[in-house]
Amino acid sequence: MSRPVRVRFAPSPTGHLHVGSARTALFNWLFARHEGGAFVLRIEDTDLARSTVESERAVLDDLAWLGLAWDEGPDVGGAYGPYRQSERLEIYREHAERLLAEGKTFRCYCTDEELEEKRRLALTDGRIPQYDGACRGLSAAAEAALSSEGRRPTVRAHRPTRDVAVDDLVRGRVEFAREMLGDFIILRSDGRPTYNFAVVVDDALMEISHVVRAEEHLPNTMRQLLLYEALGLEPPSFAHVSLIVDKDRSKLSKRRGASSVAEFREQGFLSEALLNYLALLGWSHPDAKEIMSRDELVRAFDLARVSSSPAAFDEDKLAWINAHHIREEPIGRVAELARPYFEAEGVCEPDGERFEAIVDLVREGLERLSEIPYAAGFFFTDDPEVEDDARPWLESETGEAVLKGLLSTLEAEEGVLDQASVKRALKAVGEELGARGKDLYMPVRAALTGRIHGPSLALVAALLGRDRVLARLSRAAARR
RNA sequence: GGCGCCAUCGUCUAGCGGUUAGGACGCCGGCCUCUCAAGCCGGUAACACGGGUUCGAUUCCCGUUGGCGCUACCA
Repeated sequence: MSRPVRVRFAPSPTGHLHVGSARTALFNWLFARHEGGAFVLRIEDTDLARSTVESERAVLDDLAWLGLAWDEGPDVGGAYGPYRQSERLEIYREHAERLLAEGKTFRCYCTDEELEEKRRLALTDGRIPQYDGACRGLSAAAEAALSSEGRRPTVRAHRPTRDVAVDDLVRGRVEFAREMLGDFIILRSDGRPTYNFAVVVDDALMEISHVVRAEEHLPNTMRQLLLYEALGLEPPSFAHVSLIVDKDRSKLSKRRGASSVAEFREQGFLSEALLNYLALLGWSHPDAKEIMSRDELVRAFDLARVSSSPAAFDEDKLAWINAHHIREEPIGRVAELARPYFEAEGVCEPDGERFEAIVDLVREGLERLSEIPYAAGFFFTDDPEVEDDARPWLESETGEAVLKGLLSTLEAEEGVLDQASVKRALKAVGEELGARGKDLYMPVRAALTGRIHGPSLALVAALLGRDRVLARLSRAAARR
């Protein structure tokens, strides 16, 4: 039963990567890395109508952004390719052919309309709408006749003859009664495989050892187990991970709030933060550790600690985790990631040592990188806008005195303006005027930044530099 | 309707028969402080319900209720 660990993530390329899918991918990846196994990426694009190459690109990009590197896949190849189901049609056909020859499947010539009518009838009679086996055991002559009518057959696998059970790694033993399933289609009338058939053939041929996927696939497992048996192949282990739901317990929708990896990226969430948060949705560290790097996650991950109940996506907590990572990542990287937000705002010089220092100063208060142009805005303008709540500090009498006092003190002082010299000047002015605390600092803060909140004032002033500080002080002092 | 999965603070969770039911986010208060944030300290708040099993159930079993999923020639 023990074979090399090989897991796969098999998205349908029908849009951007959803956070739910991202978590499934993450669990697969963590499991593979933890076990030293292979992480395979397979594209399930048999649904021609919905699959697009742009979507495939988008999904690959999202995955790469998250840092979930795959060992085999459509773009990197591998020994078990091809990795796009649309390129494996011949493989499915061969296997279906074999099953047909072995009598394990049969051709069904029923049309959509006929099936639909039977379904409708069953429903009104209060019966379970299930395929009635009309084409089971058709003679060659009968098939020929149906075929000559121009009917294109599907291929169906026989209904189960007994109950089926799976020992799920996160759910334990789950049993499926034989009655719940009729003869099911494995090949459509146009020759394309259905999901359940393609998955089994692929997972088997790609020697997937563990199928870690969303809970919605649990009922499919019965069909798949049946197909493994029919094909004479050993099934993998299964682990069905619960769904991620909305605050109101419904399926996470695109409607309210962000739900795709791309959206979170645009809002300025670091990939390690999103990854970190997603890992905590349904899994927990044995020591309750919450802020973790990719490496720490890999080290600690264990399928046995994966929860079986659905989890609600909480953007507040994601933001909290993001704030941590923004503060703790190397400043060079954070500055790099922050740059596009400045560029989008058309702010000048998002580069260089000063830029990095500014990002370093303001990142303390950030939950999302997208907030950074505002947080650092006053550094990049000669005349920062004075916000309403800052105005009173500039208009008061003591405020004016402080500004003028500081201005002359600073003007009298030679050399560079650094943190220490600013503090020294502030102290001197305060003593002279008998002002301290807010009365001393707030007018200066308002004059330099236009706001009443922000990083430590001495640091702000030092970063602004002597010229800007003097200019802003004199302009503010003259305002009144 | 049938089948399945799930059920601890508002949310994410720990717990795997005996705990003052723990942690985290959020919220509230305090400390720190020029402000905000961070940090630190404290507070708020939960075992859905009913039966069993057991000396003892949050924990095991059954049922009820509720949520979700599947029930396609979608994945």
